[in-house]
Amino acid sequence: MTNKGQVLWWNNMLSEKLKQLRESNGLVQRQVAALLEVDTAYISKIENNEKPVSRIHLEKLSKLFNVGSEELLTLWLADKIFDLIKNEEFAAEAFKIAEERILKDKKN
Amino acid sequence: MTNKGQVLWWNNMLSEKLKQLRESNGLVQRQVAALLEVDTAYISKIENNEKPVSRIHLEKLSKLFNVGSEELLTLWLADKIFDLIKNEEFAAEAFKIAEERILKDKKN
DNA sequence: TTACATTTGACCAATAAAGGACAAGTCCTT
DNA sequence: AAGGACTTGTCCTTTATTGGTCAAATGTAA
Repeated sequence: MTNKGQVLWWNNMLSEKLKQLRESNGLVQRQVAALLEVDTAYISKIENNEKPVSRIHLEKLSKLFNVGSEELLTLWLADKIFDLIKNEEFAAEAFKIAEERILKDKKN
Repeated sequence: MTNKGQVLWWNNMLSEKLKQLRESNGLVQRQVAALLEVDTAYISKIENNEKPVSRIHLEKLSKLFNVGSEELLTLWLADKIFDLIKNEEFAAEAFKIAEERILKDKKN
């Protein structure tokens, strides 16, 4: 309802996590921006799901916030998966198929 | 082992399915190419997983082969999901997260 | 050997996405 | 009113992906 009517895309759970981490670490966007050597507007967009987060940035952020990079990486990937299938009618079925194939490939 | 050593990417199950459908319908690539109004090389690449299949083409193909478009669409999506996560370390976990979110969103 | 089917590699134009910067605006709080 | 924090829109450059083509190579059956 209060939604913009526009297509939101990217990282969603990740961006929320990043914002939460920043705040719980008592940092302001300016400080995070300094670490990544970018504009604060860029950080804002990342936290508001308007720009993707690169893996390079993700690494740096995981160090800054002192969380395991695998945690962020997992959210990053989950968001990408979600983004891929969110508008798809046959997502559930496709999910199952892809999952099976992943498992099969794992025991190569 | 007989693998090219190079990165294969895109649609995999879909491309195999398309090849199988073409053959079981007794068609040669030239005929399929004619329908899509493209070069046969392009068809070859699609069947060999070297080019993605657009949804437009998918529609036409489902009509040509007389299969439900949802079947092809599902494979198309499964391939995209697989492609996204195949090199990812935390795929399984990300999968679970995305799946939960899909389910949650479904009962909006 | 000829012919048809298929594959492969090189190439290319058009489009989309990533990765930003900057200016201006909003939203507090003081 | 001023300042800091954040957001938003516009713009830009660079890079990646799509959607092909063409020529040449390979496979294969008659």
